[in-house]
Amino acid sequence: MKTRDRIIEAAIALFNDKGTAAVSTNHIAAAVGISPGNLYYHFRNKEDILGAIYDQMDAVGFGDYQAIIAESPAGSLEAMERTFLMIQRFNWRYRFFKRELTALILQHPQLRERHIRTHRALLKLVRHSIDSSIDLGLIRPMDETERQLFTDEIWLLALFWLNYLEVGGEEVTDETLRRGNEVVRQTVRCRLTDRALHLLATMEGTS
Amino acid sequence: MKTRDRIIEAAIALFNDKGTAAVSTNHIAAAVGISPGNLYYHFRNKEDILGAIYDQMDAVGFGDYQAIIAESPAGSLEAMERTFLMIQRFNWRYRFFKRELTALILQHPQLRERHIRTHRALLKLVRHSIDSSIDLGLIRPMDETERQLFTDEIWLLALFWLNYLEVGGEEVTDETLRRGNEVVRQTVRCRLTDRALHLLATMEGTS
DNA sequence: GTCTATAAGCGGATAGAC
DNA sequence: GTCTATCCGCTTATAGAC
Repeated sequence: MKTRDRIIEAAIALFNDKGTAAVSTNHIAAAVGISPGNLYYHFRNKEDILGAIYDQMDAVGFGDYQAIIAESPAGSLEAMERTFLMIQRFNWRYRFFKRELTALILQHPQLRERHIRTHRALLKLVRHSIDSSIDLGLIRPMDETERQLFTDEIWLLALFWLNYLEVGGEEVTDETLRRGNEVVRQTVRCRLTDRALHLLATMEGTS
Repeated sequence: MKTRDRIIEAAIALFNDKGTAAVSTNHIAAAVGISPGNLYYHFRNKEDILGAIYDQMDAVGFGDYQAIIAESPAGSLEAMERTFLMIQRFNWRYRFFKRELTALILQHPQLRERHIRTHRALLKLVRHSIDSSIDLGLIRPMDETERQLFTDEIWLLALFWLNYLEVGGEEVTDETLRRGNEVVRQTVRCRLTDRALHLLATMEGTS
């Protein structure tokens, strides 16, 4: 593994463990087992490392989503559930980022712009999934306003479930992550068509 | 205003503006117009200031909720909406705290314990409201599991709506805060009884 | 690419005068 | 209660040898 990548991995681990504020470039260098000067050969400063981590997040998140869509059609209940769990795992891997997100984008305007662009693109994806589900006759018809609000709700739940667990002092485990999925499932369920409910009952009966 | 309180107010303003990491005790002292030494006469350190702010938050939050319950019965749709908006205003006043919450409780175990206790107490209040609404025949009957999940959902939405706006690059205004209320209203609505829906239609017709 | 050495500055915190 | 002065330690960042 290249030194540059080892620095990135060490930074992610330390940030997750202690928070970005408590981690200096010296700590990162020590964790990698290199000198502080060497770290500055690879990165201009801490912000630069953060940027590189964000690059990685972009690539990983995009790749994971593509993998899901390749197997389950967008708008299917299955894709929705798998995407939710993928996002939870993603948020856990980069948990420092979600924890400090609002503070980080306050201090790094460039990161802020990048992040907002990504956020809006993903919001459109969610909206598109919901539209598809309605077109497929799985979700009851909704007018424009309802769709917007429902999109915000689903996206908020997916983004903040992990945070919610943490601020409530609950451990993050497979079980508590699944509970987040249950919350989403329940809120989707009460908007399903009779046909979808029937489909679901059949699925649950067989599994 | 006592010096101690001026320090607290200045700290809140600076933390909201720049984030806790970027604000030193020197900055706070300068903002108040006192010497660094004087600040240390009133507080042992930065963490101590944070604790004092948390005391204030506890008192303010509790007071505001009491004021609402004194006017609207717990479990009524009205109390739910007023509480939601109260929480949004509260989160905005102490927005640095919500932004950095997970990071802050990671670094300050004492704060973590306090916060989790408060969180659980409030969660019980939400649950109690929902139970009341069901008893009143406003919300459709639910079994234990459904009630838990619904409680988590409502509480998560109330806690993180402000964060959601910020990470999406949306300005926090009366209008965007109200949109959060609309999200909650919509998710409550699809669990209302026919009688409640009828009541609501009458209310909306008259307003 | 990697190291050592080091400059410059900041933040936290205390002592002691008033 | 408030100030001035000051110390220590840490962090960032760079220069220059290997």
